[in-house]
Parts: sequence; C-alpha cells; structure tokens
Amino acid sequence: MDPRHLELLAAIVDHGGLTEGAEALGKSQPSVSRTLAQLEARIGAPLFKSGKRPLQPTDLGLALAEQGRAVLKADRAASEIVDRWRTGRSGLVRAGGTPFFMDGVIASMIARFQQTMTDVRVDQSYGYGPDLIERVRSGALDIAILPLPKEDVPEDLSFQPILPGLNVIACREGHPLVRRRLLTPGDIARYPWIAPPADSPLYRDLRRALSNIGAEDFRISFSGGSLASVLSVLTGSDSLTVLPYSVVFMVKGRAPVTALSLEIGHPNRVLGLLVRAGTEPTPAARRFRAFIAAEFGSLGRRIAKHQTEQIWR
Amino acid sequence: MDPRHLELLAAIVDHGGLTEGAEALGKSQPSVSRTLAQLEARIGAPLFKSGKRPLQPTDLGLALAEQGRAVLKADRAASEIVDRWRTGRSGLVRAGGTPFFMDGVIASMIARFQQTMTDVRVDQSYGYGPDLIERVRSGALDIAILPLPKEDVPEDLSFQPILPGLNVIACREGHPLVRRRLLTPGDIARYPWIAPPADSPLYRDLRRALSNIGAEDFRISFSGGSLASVLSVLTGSDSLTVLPYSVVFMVKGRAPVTALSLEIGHPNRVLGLLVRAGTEPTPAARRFRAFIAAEFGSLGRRIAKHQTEQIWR
DNA sequence: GGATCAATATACCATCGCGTTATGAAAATG
DNA sequence: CATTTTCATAACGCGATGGTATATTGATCC
Repeated sequence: MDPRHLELLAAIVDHGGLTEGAEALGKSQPSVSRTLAQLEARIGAPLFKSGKRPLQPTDLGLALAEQGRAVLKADRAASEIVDRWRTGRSGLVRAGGTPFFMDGVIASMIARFQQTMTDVRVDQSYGYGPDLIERVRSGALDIAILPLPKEDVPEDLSFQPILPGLNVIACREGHPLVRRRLLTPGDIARYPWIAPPADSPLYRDLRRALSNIGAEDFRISFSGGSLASVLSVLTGSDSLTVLPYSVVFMVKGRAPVTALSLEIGHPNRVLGLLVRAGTEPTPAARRFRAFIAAEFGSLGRRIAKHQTEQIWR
Repeated sequence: MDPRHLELLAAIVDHGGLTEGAEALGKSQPSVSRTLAQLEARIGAPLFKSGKRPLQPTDLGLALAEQGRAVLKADRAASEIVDRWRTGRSGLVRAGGTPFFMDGVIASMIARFQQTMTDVRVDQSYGYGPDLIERVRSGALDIAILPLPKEDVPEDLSFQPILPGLNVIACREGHPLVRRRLLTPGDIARYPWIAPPADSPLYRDLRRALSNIGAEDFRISFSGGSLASVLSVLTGSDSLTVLPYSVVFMVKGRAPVTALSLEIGHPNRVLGLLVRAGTEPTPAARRFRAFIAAEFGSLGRRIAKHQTEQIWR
C-alpha cells in the first residue's frame, strides 16, 4: 500500500473530483486518473461509484481517504518541521567560549535569542583557545566565542572580530580605590586578588597587567571559581581582579561592580566569533551567529557611548 | 516530501539501524541506504549523527520519524481496511427479493449474518421477477432472492435453486378449517381472503390455486399490505391467504399462523439466488450469498424433518 | 431527445526513482 | 590487530509516474 496513493485518494475525495484533486496536488488530471485506476486495480475494488459524474466515493474509498488524510497531515507536519529547520527557526546550536564571557555576556544574549527562537536548542560549553579551535575545526562546535591574537587565527577557520580584547581591573562599587585619580602599585598591592583559573588566558593577563604596573608580588585570596563565585567574592570584599571590560559592563546592572580607571596594557587579542570556513553552517547556527554579532554591535555602541559620557563627566 | 521516505525514516529509527530497518520494510539494505542519503540531500540536513555506528538520529531525524510513524500507522490501517474488504468482512451487499420472502425469511437471515459480519452493510430492496433480473443484470443488485420458473432463468445470469416454490393456504392457528381432513371449495369460499399486491406472482398463484380447487369466486377483505400487515390481519381474523410455505414455516415461531393441509397445485417455480454470471462478485457479496445458501440448506432440512414428523403423527 | 460542454479515461513517450546484486570502506568488538 | 558487523557506493534494469494530445462519456440545456 503506497501512502502516496492514499494522499491522492484523499485529495480527490476532499476536492470533489479528479480535476480539482489533481490541481490541489499540483499534478495533471490524466496522471491522477491513471494512478487512481491503478490503485483500484491493485485493491481489486472500485473506490468511486462508476457511471456517476459528480464522482462519488464508495464506502471503501471513503474509509481509505480517511487514512489518506492522516498521511497528508503527517506529510504537511514533516514539511513544516523541515521548513522550520531550514529557516533556522528550529535546530541545535553548539556554542562554546571562554567561561567568563559565556557566563557574563553570552548567556543573556542566548536568553534573548531564545525569546524569539523558542525551538532552537543551544548547547553551551566552556573552553579556551586551542581547545575551542580544535572543536570548531572538527565540527563538534558550531561557533566559538573567544579572544584571539590576530596572528593566531587558524587559516582554515573564519574569525569575525566583534570587540577589542580590553581587560580592566574590577572591584566592588564603593571600593576605596574607586575615587582615586592616580593609582600606585602600592595601592594595588594592599588588596587581595581574585585569580581566574590558572590555565586561562585571563590569568596570564592578570600577571602581565600587574607586572606592567610594577606590582610584582600580590596576594591571591581566591581562585578557580566561575564568574558567579568570583562576583560574589568581589562584591563581598575589597578584593580586586582582572576581567574583560565587556563582562564588567554587562554585569554592572546586576551586581555592584565597577572598573578601576587604571590603564593595564591591553593584550593584543580581539574578541570574535570563530566558525568553520569551508562547510555551510546549519541555518540555526547561521541565525545564532548573526544574532550574537548584532548583539555585540549593539554592546560595542553602548560601551562607546558610556565611555564618552564618562569623559564628559 | 514523499511520505514513503518518512516511513523509511521511522523504520530505521525504530529498528535501530539501516539493516534492521530494511528488513522490517522488506527491502534490501543498500536501497534503504541510498534512499536515506537522497532524503538527507533533499532536506539539506543530516538525519543521523555521522560517524556513529549505532546509528543515532538527530533531533530533526527524530521529529521527522515521528511523522513517519503516523504515516506508517495510517498505511497499516488502510491495509487492514482493504484486507477486511477483500475477505468480505466489510463492504456493501445490495440484496433484492420478493417482499414477503424478504420480510418473512431473508431479513432474519441477514440479522444472523450481521452478528458475525458486523461491518457488512446490507441494502435491502424489494421487487418482482423482471425488475429484479434487470437490476441484477445491470449490476445495481448483487443478489436477488426470488422464485423463477426454470425456463425463465436468463442465460446471462447465474441462478442457484435453494427451495421448491411451494405455496400453501395460510390462516391463523385455531382457525375453524385447521382440523378438517377434507376441505371443499365450499369451505374455502366461506372465508374472506387476503390478497397479495395485484402485480405480485403470489397474487397470480392465489387465483390459480383457487381456480384449481374450483372456488371461482372469493371474497377479498384485505390487500396490498406488506407481510407484517398481512400477518396482523391474518392472526386477527379468520381470513385466508396464500403464502410460500417457507414464509409460514419461518413465521410460525413468531406469530400464530399455520398452513391448511390442502393441496394447491404448485407453481413450477423454484426459489433461488440470482447473481451475475460473468463478473466477479464482491467478497462481501460472495460471503453473503454463501451464507444465505447455507441458511436455506438448513431451512430445507428443518422443513423436511418437520414434514416427516407431521406424517408420523 | 439531441446537441453541447465539462469531466474523465486512454494512448504514447520520456524520465526518474527504486529495486536488485556485488563490492568497498569504516567502525565496533574481541 | 584481526574479525565482524554495518553502512556506503557502483552499475544496471524496470516499473511507476509525469507530461501532452486526444477520445469517450455523463450531465445539462434548450
């Protein structure tokens, strides 16, 4: 029993004739006529009362048309599913990135993304440069959000810069150092530090920044936690830490943290989106990437505006 | 979107592999493999995670397989419907016959038939010889049950005799004439008669029977009714009428009627089943015909047994 | 009831998808 | 690492399906 024949039958019955049914199916009338005749021959029973011109289905024809309708329904549902997938309204996006970025910036963007794209599942995972690169390259990750030195961008991957890799020294709002115009290494050394995980680029940034300032030895009071822990410690103490400026900027609304106005040499890294260059991404991944890029565009403008206001003030 | 592809996908997913799915579908493994590849190409998305050996469907594959299951279900239901039709367990039987036979004998047989064949619809209609023959010939009737003289059986139709065309004079139980051994035309003439419809063979039989007996003039008190009316009048009065013996025999259990032991020349007609000879009947019609024939076989034996007992008594 | 019209069936041909068998590649298993 | 299982590919024949053109048949309308 060919389900297409059932569909055909349903179309004929529901549209009241071969000609109309053929039109509904987007086929020619003779094609439908012949297929119907074939079906009747295979079944060995008339599906329509012969010799009647407004074609009238037999009981058997009616019963089979009922099943045909079910087939048609499932078929349409399947088409809808495929269409949603094709247009990126459903699917799976595997996104990876550096932990603090993901927690502090990307996660809320994902939330906004899913307010419209409710059927797109996002699998988030964490990692650092080499690991992320390898996973993007192998296809285990649709997109990675990470800071990279321009010269480290792999040839076979596509890297779209979205923000400069600006790090700042972060502390709680109301921290004694916030008001100071000029900060000395001595000021810095007085406070305990929260260190990011030892294998993270941020940790290296921290060391480099302090060394640049001249603060060679510093006290680490807390380390190894995720952003949520770090922020808790940061807001509950006078500790200092190094964070991407975008993270501080995004988190400011939710937690009383701020950045010290102290220049710490910027790493020559750029935050960007890393994707495979050769293969076509899934529609959902393409949408996600576009969304994230747009969000970062908006974020960049807000940061710029904020900085201008700071200067004017 | 080809519903067969959805079925295929469902089979693969539900049976956990191409090989098993192919077996379940009764196809070869390469065929399934290629069709699946084609489907994936058309959709433009992988339906199974590549590089995994216990083949694992993607979310999309899973969603489409769900629809495939619906198609499969409808398909199986359709097959079941067709099978029921083919084996005569469902369908339509258009049966026609002479009114008194249909009401008195056939209707209760139909009731028994439908106790097992609940999905076979029987369209019953009434008619007499020429009309019934024409309707069987034109295919408007699957089977006619009627008395026919052997020489009147049309060449192009098939006639299966089932009972001799025996008519009797019927009256209510307890009728004054029942006990009489020898009945004279004078006895007969004393009672009013119920006449069957004037265009019925039975009416002609009535006239012929009375003429044979020698009762030329007789009084008609009621005419034109169906069997139910005739029986009501018959049991509620001392009227007489002519009925097929099989009708009297069948009705005896339900109504207090009996037959007079008076020989009235038998018409040279035989009760039988008339069907088309050339074309194959529908399975349901075939079953129905076999059932009716068997019922009449049983009825014939019961009548014979009854008559033997009568003689012995 | 016959002419007309619309709907359905048939004829013919091209094509595409699907089926088969044979065989190769890759992944899991021990 | 060898073996086995499972999936993918190749090559080929066939049948179903799709198209256009045309015949046929109910239905309808004076």
